[in-house]
Amino acid sequence: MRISDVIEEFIKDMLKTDEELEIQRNELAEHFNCVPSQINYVIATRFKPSQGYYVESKRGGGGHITIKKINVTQSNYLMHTINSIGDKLTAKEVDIFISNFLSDDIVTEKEAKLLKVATSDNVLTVPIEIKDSLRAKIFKNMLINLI
Amino acid sequence: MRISDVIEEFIKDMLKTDEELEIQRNELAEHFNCVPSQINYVIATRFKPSQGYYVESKRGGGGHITIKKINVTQSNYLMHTINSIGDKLTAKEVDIFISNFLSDDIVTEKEAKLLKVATSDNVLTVPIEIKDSLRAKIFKNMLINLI
DNA sequence: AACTGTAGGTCAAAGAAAGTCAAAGTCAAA
DNA sequence: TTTGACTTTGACTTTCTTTGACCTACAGTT
Repeated sequence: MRISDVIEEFIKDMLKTDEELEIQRNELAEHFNCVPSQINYVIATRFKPSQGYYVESKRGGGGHITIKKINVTQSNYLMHTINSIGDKLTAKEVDIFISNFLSDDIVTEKEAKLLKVATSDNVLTVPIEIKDSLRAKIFKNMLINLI
Repeated sequence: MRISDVIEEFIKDMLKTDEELEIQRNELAEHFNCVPSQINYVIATRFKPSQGYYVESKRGGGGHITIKKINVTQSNYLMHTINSIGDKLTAKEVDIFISNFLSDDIVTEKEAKLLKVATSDNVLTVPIEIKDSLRAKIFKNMLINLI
């Protein structure tokens, strides 16, 4: 088994108990007896966002790498919502979506406000024939950006 | 945990009870067993105006450093921005606003994305004559909701 | 006004970690 | 047996922190 696979498994094991893991790159490299940049390689190839992970780091004294497992529920939920929306959308329907998002903790209060105001009747001053389709377009595109 | 982080936390803890904190640089350095200039470093990196703090100091006998928390920054900033926007707004101008918001920590990454996508040319499929005015309206209304 | 002690300010060098990238190695499939 | 995808390695880079020598400002005394 390759050392990269071993490190990958080690990290994934840790993530089983904790949602979030903070590691010291050099320390981990020492532990597996490999060069530090090997850790970067493992992260780059096995912990990509597309694989459901979010990674951030800090250099310098006290530096570290934090690996988080992305909450898939939220992205699934939003995906499902986006797919369920057709070409048109009323302000009332938006309200219902948003209040569901909030009660299910899918978005923050501020994000909810942004969604609501950007699709509100008052703001969307366009001919009535295109209003609901413009609203659908804006709303769906905003949701995509929340994933 | 680095000593800088410890000092940062200590100061923020103090600021939880009091809006304003007066410290003695040398005394604090003594307390944390570090060089006095470390205190300057912590203040310079963690208590910047863009992070919502206002710092003033006095040298010589009875000298001290005063740190204040300022909560108005964000709303003032946004208010000012909203007032500076006229009836029309291009996508390019929005980009500039958003990148300033981000570097000044006025909005989160997600909020920035929402602002951008809801006002983007691709999403605003309306006649060109009304596009920039609709964009201005949406953008300003979204900003109001971030305050 | 000049002197002196007390405090805070500045800045650059040294130290600590993580990031990048390309060269070299491995191995299985064609 | 050649190719190409995936791995390993290490030299070099960038970012953040710690430290200390030296500078500046204020207050009380002479």
